Amino acid sequence: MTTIKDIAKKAGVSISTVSYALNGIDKVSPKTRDRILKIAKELQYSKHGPASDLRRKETNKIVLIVDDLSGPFYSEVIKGVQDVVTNHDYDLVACNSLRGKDSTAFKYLTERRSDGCIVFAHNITEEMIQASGQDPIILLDKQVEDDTVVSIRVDNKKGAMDATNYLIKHGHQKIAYVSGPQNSLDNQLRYKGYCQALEDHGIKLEPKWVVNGDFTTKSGIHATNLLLAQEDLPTAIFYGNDEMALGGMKALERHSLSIPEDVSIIGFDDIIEAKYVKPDLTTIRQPKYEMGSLAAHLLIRIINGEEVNNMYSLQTELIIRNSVI
Amino acid sequence: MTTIKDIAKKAGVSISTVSYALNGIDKVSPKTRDRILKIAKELQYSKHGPASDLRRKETNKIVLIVDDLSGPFYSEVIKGVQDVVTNHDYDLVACNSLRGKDSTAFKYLTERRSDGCIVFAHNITEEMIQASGQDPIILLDKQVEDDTVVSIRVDNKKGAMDATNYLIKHGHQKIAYVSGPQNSLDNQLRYKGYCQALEDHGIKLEPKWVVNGDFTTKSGIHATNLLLAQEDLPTAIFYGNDEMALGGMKALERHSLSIPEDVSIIGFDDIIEAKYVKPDLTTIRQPKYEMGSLAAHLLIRIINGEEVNNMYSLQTELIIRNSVI
DNA sequence: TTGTAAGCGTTATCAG
DNA sequence: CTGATAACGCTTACAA
Repeated sequence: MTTIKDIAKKAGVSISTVSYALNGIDKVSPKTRDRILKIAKELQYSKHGPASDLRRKETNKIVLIVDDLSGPFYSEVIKGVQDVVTNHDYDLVACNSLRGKDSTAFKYLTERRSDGCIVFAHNITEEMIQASGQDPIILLDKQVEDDTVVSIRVDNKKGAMDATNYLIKHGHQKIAYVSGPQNSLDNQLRYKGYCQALEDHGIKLEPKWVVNGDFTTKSGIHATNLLLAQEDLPTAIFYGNDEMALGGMKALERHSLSIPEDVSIIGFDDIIEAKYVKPDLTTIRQPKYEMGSLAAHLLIRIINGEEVNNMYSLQTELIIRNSVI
Repeated sequence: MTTIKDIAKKAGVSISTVSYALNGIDKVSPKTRDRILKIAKELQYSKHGPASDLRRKETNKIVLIVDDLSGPFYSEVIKGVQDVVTNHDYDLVACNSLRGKDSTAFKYLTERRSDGCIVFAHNITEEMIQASGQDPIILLDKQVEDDTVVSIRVDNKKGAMDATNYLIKHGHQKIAYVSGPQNSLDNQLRYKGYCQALEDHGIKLEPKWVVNGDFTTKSGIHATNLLLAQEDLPTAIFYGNDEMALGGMKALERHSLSIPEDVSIIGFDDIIEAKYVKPDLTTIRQPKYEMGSLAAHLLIRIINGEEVNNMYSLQTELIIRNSVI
């Protein structure tokens, strides 16, 4: 591996001159600069990133943390982030938080490897955020009391109310809720919206119709089976997210129940698959791309020293398709 | 930001002692170690990653480079990589190569920020790989003559032959090919497979039925429109990948042509959407998860000093659904 | 225009 | 067991 020292030696100049030449700092004569650049190419030089990061105070990097890099939900969020970050000449690196405190994500949060961080991960807890020391952080699914942290919230409660009201409007009274993980604020708010809508219409909440999942397709199957195992079937099911709704569709199909004739279902998120399944899924759209791009915008503004609010809110939208009747 | 120096001062010990304590090196008495650890916690210490990377020779990181972090195709590959890397206690970071030589990807390739690299990106050229200096590299879509590089290939030609033969078996003689980008080796091989299958059956290749796309949905629409604009419509279309096939479906629908009655179509990749569209898409499955996990396995073996071949081959599989008749 | 030299925060090699 | 101290490769005052 060749270093600026090697180049300096070969060019017969000092390492600072090499550094200036390499970084295009206008302090070195065109002649020596060209010579240095040529030698650098010959020697296949390329700078050692960590050394540079150590010395400079900025890394020019933004890191995006998500639960799971391979999930379908994040794809659009990533796109939003990616577009903005790339436009501003920052580098984007993504990592997952699969193993919580032992995850790559947490290391990136604490090890000062970036100029700012966008976090969209349920298993990065409030304490981890607080403990990180990472300076500008944009949070996409939770809220933390800390003035170095900016939260972008989607009005989950309102979205869940819209979903539930839509079912009620269609004459449903027996409405189940398949919940996401308890530690997800998103899920808590969706549940609240569901309860609120029922209450607004004088419908009593039936605990047996609130079953737990964890936002995965598999848990959607389990939860639906649980619902089916009880003698009294609801006429409509509100799934805490689309992935669980997809699981629910499988489970219902296996029991030869047809959607929406036998049971209506509605989801949350509007993931790509939602419009492809049969019947296509009525759901609450989250503005995923907008979340990503807003997050990136804000982060870059903060890095550039601008002031921004510490809380932004985005709205959901009811997407009517054919899984409710 | 607190450093080991701060801890050393507060604990009244030397920085080396702090370092030993922090890294769990058995050289310091339990008593002082505990004291140091306690102070570290008080001071909210966390190590500076780049400084550590600079000093050590290893980074414990693996970087995954893909064209576009948000693409649907990569999701499963990422999953494969992620599972293996995480199991081996390495950190995975992902970045995109959207801007080629100016991309984050290329920087990660050259700046010695990882112990190894998995590249699955069309716009990272052979020269860039050669120039990178990055040591173990696993290549997922191209082959490069270089003994520090290992290639994993999917038998694209065979897959394309299977696709074309399947169409021929169904009585088609007028078969179009919608091509991916010319610089993609995958695409070149698929095209070859298409030509070969035609030749094997004594069917003459019609240049007017070979139209160009670039693997995006949009280009699938354009290419299909081009095909439609010509007076003589093929009875079947083989799309170089599923995303273009999805575009093709849209274009055909807009022209009130039904699939597969009016025209049969077949894709390549078997992306998630393929089984959800209507009609569901007959296609050639790429072993995406396997590609990712094999890549990660090999990389880690190389890092651990093991010898591996410099070329691995995986097979495709014809997935029969309902877009061909 | 170029060179000297002082760090950046760690880790690792020596001595004590 | 603990402490000096020299790197690692780079950037950047400051001096020449």
